[in-house]
Amino acid sequence: MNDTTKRPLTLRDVSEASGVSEMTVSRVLRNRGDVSDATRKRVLAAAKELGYVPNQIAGSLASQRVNLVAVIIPSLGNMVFPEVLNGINQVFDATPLQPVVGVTDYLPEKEERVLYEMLSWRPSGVIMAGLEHSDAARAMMKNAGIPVVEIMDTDGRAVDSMVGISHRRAGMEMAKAILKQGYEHIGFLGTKMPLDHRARKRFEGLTEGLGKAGVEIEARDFYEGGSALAKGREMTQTMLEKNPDLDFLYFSNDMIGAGGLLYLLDQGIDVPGQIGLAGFNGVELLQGLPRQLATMDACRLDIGRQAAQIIIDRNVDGADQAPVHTTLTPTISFGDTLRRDRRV
Amino acid sequence: MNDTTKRPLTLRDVSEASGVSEMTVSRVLRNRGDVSDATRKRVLAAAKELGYVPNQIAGSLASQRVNLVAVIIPSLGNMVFPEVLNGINQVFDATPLQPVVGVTDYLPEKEERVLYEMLSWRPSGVIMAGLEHSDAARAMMKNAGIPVVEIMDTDGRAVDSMVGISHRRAGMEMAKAILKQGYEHIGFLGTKMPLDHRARKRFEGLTEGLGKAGVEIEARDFYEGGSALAKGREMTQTMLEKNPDLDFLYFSNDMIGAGGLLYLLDQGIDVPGQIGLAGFNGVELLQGLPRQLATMDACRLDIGRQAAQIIIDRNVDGADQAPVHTTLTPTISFGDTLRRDRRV
DNA sequence: ATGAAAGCGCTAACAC
DNA sequence: GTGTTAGCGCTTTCAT
Repeated sequence: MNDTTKRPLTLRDVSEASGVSEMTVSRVLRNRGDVSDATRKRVLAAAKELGYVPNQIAGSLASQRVNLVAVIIPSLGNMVFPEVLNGINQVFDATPLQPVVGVTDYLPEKEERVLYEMLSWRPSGVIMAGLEHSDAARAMMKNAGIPVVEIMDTDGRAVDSMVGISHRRAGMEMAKAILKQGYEHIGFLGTKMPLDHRARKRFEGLTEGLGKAGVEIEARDFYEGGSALAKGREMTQTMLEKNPDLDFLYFSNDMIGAGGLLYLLDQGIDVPGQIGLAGFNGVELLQGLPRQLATMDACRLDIGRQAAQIIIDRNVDGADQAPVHTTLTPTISFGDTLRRDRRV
Repeated sequence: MNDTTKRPLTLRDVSEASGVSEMTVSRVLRNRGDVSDATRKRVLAAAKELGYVPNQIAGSLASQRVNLVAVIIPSLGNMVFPEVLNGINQVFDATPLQPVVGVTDYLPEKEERVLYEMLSWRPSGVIMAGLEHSDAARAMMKNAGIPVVEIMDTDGRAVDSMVGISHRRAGMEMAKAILKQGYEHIGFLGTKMPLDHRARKRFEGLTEGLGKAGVEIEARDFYEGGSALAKGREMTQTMLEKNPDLDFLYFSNDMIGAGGLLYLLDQGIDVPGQIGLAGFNGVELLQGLPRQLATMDACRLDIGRQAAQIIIDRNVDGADQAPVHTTLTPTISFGDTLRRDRRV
């Protein structure tokens, strides 16, 4: 166990300690090319003995290859994104590629900064949440000369590849399901729009889906900050007091939906008889509530997996393949808060 | 907007486009040294026009400085860690330092691999969750020649600096509070131990605190995997069926505690009169439940902040200062599930 | 205020 | 199977 020396160890140190050329040491450490078993052992022993850790900065500069993949997402607090990351990790675990996560807090300027920072490490790919970006960000991704996958959402134009679901479609499907069950007076509760394009698209999809049947959203409310569960409670109360005729509430995420559900149960209101509810995401976290909230799976794990796979493929095949555009189909789960059987 | 060229742009390209030497271009781009306003503008214009993104790999190799800080945590799904990351981000946002997150899934071997990977990028510091590590990992941190801060937990020996709370102490404080309120038949529900040292320490602290008063834990159960809320429900039901005399349940985290709470409310059991409950963490997420679960704040944001600050300080002062060891004091919140007033 | 030369620690390419 | 040479794209240092 070397110590005292402040200077980090280099290949040369291992070379000298083992009496083998730097080049051969390098080969051993990377399992490249033929090295005799004897020297291999000597090198490995010396490296371990010294506690040598290779310098990837130098290595990457020399080889012009970086095993990093930039993953840029709006938030870690959202539950959605950690699961996407799990999918990405699962796939990259079998490869030398390493995801590096950057967080934008839903701010376009921060997204731009984070992207710039990450590109300056010359990663082997970019996985970016969403399709809405500043012109500068889009230009950077276009000119980076590496595979780019935009994830989560497919309602829009991608710079390169994309994998996700149509949130507009998701909203429309939910509209269909709601109408089919005979609900007619619908309220929407969500996050403040400008920050979250996917929630906005679900809202638009819902509006459109209802509109085709001549139904209009009768009330809407948007929150910002705070505990989603508590906000769901408050907003639901407020909305129902103002609009006692509502018979269905669509929430832009499961957490506020759960808050709404808890409020209605407290009030002894019949769910889904008197009022139906639905959220979005299929958050596993919420299994265990008194009733299961109707929701729609966002295919998070799968999105992560496929995005990672695209990065891998394009690093192999060369980047001049046609971009991959994949739209997954979320499944609706009725839970206990959306009637299943009523005929129209 | 340059395109078509697959080769990434270099300083030289900007130099040629602006008719200024590479060196001066470099100075402009980093705001270093004196550059006349005229040339600065020309360079900036050329760089923007071309869409040049500096190569930090080359830059870091040359300058022997890397603005990356390795942050190694067990999981992103845990709610606890994203908030620590927020604290870290808040502090680093005012500096050129960039956190890079690695996830270990609570596996020592993976922790070792992740650490090795990150050290090979020669970061300016390491922030590592927990005090329990493999010998190899500890050796790497010791020999890396950079500031290391172990976070979350202070019950043990740190490689260098540490910031956290005493989970053993937290368990003992909870024991005191429980006894003071007159509860005497206590059950513990937690995660499988070997994976989570901090939960284990809280359990040991609780046991010890109760033991001093001659009280023993009468039932315990540990879960693995699945939705914590649902598990909390099931485990609570099972435990109370087997041990109907219990009058207090201590949960190793707020999510299973919330599951237990929901179950008890369903059953119409008087909380905290007949049975008291407490969890751990102070998860904001849960505000909005019918009752507020008693819990203990783990000082997550503060831990992240202070850890980041230590890394900054040590990168300035030189690393030969004495290590910082900070133990924060978590505050207990009684919520609605732990009696406040009953005398012993 | 600007430029020229050297070199950071490693690997690609080519000898042997 | 192993060693030698050159150079990755920057920054440091020193000269002007």
